[in-house]
Amino acid sequence: MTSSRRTIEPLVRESTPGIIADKLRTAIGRGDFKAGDQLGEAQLARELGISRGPLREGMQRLTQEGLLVSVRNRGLFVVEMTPENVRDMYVARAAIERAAAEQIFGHDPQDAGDQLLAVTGQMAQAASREDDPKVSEADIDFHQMLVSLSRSPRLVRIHQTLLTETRMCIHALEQTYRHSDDRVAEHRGIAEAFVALDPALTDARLVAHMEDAVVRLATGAPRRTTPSQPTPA
Amino acid sequence: MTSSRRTIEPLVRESTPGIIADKLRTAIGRGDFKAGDQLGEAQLARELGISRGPLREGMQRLTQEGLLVSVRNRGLFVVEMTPENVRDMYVARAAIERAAAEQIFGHDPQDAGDQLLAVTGQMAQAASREDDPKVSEADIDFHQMLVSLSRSPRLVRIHQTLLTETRMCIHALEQTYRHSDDRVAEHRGIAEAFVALDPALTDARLVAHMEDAVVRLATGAPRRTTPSQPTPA
DNA sequence: TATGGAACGATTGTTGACAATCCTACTGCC
DNA sequence: GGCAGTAGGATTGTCAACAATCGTTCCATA
Repeated sequence: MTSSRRTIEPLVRESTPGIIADKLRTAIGRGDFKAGDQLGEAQLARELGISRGPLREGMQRLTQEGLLVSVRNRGLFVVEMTPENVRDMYVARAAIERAAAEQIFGHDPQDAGDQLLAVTGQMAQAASREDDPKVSEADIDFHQMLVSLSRSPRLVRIHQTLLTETRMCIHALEQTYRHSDDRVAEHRGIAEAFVALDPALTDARLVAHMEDAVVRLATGAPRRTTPSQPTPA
Repeated sequence: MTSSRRTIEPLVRESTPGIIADKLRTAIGRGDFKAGDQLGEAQLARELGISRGPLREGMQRLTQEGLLVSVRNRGLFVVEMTPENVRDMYVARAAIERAAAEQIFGHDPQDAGDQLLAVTGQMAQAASREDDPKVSEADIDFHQMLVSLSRSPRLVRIHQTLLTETRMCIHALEQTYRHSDDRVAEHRGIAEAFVALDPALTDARLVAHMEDAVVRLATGAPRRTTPSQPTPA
């Protein structure tokens, strides 16, 4: 979808479990599965047109990521998004994105800032149309690009998981953002800090941005949405 | 092994793929599999006394972690430890451990410092006996405890992978440390910074510690140990 | 001698079936 | 009426067999 069109298939495809994992990750981020939902193997395998074997292998990847939790002889469930869970998620996000920013300052912060500003522009455009989903999409893109610009495979891989969880939150608590304008301003501030070649300012604004988000989300969703997940005694 | 003995088994065991993944992780960290080695399914399954199905599920977890790399229709291989790979690994480690330290300062840095000093004591003891493996073990324990004290499940999970990779490096390049005494001193310095309730000092010493390690390892292993891993044209 | 091609062996990828476990609903008994 | 016990259905856990692919080796040919 996102990559440029090819005339021929690459010689070696990605492994099947990897493709399955991607599909599941996208589905969870899109809100097709809500927090606490069980992922029935038989039905999912039918829908994907594959056997249960490769599906289970793909699901194990998401379990390792922490997106799914395993209950023996019961199945796999989408992780619950409790307030402390959200808080921990942003601890991890801050760790990764701050490190990414630091790496960027070791490469080409000017160029990075420009690219981030471009995304901010799209976000502003969507905000002017009051198209909240598109604003959220640009929000995700911004942070994804930020980490991508760090050129660190590990940071990117870890961040991918955290972004999926972020998408989950966005879909679970629709539009808890106060104003799209503030949202745009915060992101633009971060991008401009790169252009200004000011690592300390960038770091401070990133921390503030994360702090804002965790306060908004953790207080916005104090009660669990669905009591479907079994809680062991 | 590490946990206290139980008289009865817990009601719900950990999932089988999780156990398999743990065993493989330990084996890789112990050096049973070297960088670039292929993990043959049939033989491994025989050795573990299980079928290929659960084994493959467990291996997918390590693939998601980045410890194994998948080559379609060829199998799974232990990740190569190139210099840039080592560098990236320490970028990620620094990100996680610095964030962990920051979290600790939000909890009980005094107590954390004490606990870390205890580990440092064991390290010094091993160093006085010139027992390098034990020193390395204490080194790993130190960082594992550091992240554990952050009380962040995500940081702990991510860090677990990075520590396995660190163990790989330790086994691949035996004893590249200049002097065990310096090693002890560096760790003690970090622990003391916690006791001194000085976040900035702690952060600075953590960064310096990581910097030291990456320089030592990345320059110590410029050439790949085994040319066994197939490189796509 | 060097090169192209085919057959072989071994390993991975995938599937369907069987065994074990859990949850639910029903029945009988106190 | 409430509760222990039990049968049923459904889902997960595990396995062995089949299909597909890859690397190697050998042979024929220019």
